[in-house]
Amino acid sequence: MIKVLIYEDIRELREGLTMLLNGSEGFEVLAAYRNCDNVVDEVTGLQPDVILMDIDMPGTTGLEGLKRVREVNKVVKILMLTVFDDNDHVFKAITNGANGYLLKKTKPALLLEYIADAHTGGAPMTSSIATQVLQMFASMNNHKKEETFNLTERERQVLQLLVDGYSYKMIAAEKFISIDTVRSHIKKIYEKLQVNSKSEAIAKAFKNRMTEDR
Amino acid sequence: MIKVLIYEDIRELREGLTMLLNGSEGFEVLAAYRNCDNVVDEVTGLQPDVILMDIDMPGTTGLEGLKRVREVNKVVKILMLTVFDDNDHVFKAITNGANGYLLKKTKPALLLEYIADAHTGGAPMTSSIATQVLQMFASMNNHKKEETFNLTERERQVLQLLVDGYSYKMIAAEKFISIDTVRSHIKKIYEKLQVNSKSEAIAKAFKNRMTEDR
DNA sequence: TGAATTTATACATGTTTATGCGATTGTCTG
DNA sequence: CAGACAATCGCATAAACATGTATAAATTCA
Repeated sequence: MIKVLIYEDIRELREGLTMLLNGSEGFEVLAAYRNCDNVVDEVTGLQPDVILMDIDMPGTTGLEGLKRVREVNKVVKILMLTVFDDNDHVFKAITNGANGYLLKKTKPALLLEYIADAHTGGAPMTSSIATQVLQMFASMNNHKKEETFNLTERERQVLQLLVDGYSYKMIAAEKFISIDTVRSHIKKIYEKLQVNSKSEAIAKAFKNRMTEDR
Repeated sequence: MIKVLIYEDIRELREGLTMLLNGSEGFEVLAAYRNCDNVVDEVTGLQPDVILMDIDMPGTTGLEGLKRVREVNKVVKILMLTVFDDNDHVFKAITNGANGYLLKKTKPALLLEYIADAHTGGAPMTSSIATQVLQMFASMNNHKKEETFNLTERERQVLQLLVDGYSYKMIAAEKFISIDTVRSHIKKIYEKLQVNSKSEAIAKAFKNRMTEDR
């Protein structure tokens, strides 16, 4: 039996969801609230398995409710409900520990499946939401491609050491070369990166993710 | 009619998928290959709507195939198939532009739905995969919270300018303070960050995402 | 109100960087 | 083979930085 808590400000929808779940095998609605002003107390008191949380609620918003619950309970599964597949909301919900993100227009049968899914550790998402998540993800990481600035292997090594906070002297010792050689490499690196100080080179290296993040 | 191209090294599965799709209303398999050694030619020649791509293939791997296709075609939908919900593969597939990621054990009926879904712009994912994606996403972004190192407002400003490549002199001019004041601020910053050079401070600022990425 | 913190300034000394001009050796390629 | 490039080393100089020690007004907060 999956114990569910519902937060939804629209009465029809709230009651509809309650009836749907209570009328389905394996689901039980512990309570349904019109806002999440007391969400922490309610969750700790009732100990639900899954929470359906509307995002767009007056007063304490669903995102705020999500945060509050997560502060005291990391295991309860929280599914966000919304009418819009709004990019910003999706992002915030995910980074705040939501387990899934569903559009309200999801069909009842699917909804039940999604809830069960979340309960067993899945992360159900309406596919339009998933698309957004993938795009965000891809855009974040595509950052790091290309732009090697035609550095030679040796230059890359030297730059890496610079980024790691080594002085010329230390680089020389590390690589068994003279400090003058280090200088000449670094001069070349500056040319290629089009900078003229260690700081700028390091900043550029980080911005272009050219270095080994340790 | 959704035109599908299949890449799968296991004959039974390849033929099974072909039969399933050809026997279903609205789907047509253009071809099914055992490897993606010639994937670019095949895709440009046949112009499919959706590609089912096995990840674990001998020879040219599915990830490699994905990359090659994406170099010449940004619109065709590519669904990755795999037996394992391996973290690393999922990550690479996503950042290389896959539209969805399915486990091979997905039921036939669902598979058809997923393909149609991808065709209309969705990003179908087995929910266990989705869970991983969300976790990766959350962990990436939680990076940037906290760890302000108790820098004062002024110190933060100075650090920001350092990161932007300003010299002491330039910072002094920018902030209308003397260079000696800049020195003392920076000395304090080093103490708090527990570093002892500009380079290390900058690196630490980037690693902790304390600065404004411009 | 009084103590602590932040912000500001000053001076001195030694270290590190940035940059210029050269020069030698080996490798690769047209 | 000649020319391009990578990697190495040397020397010189001016600028920038790191660090220590001191002082003091302004602000914050218990």
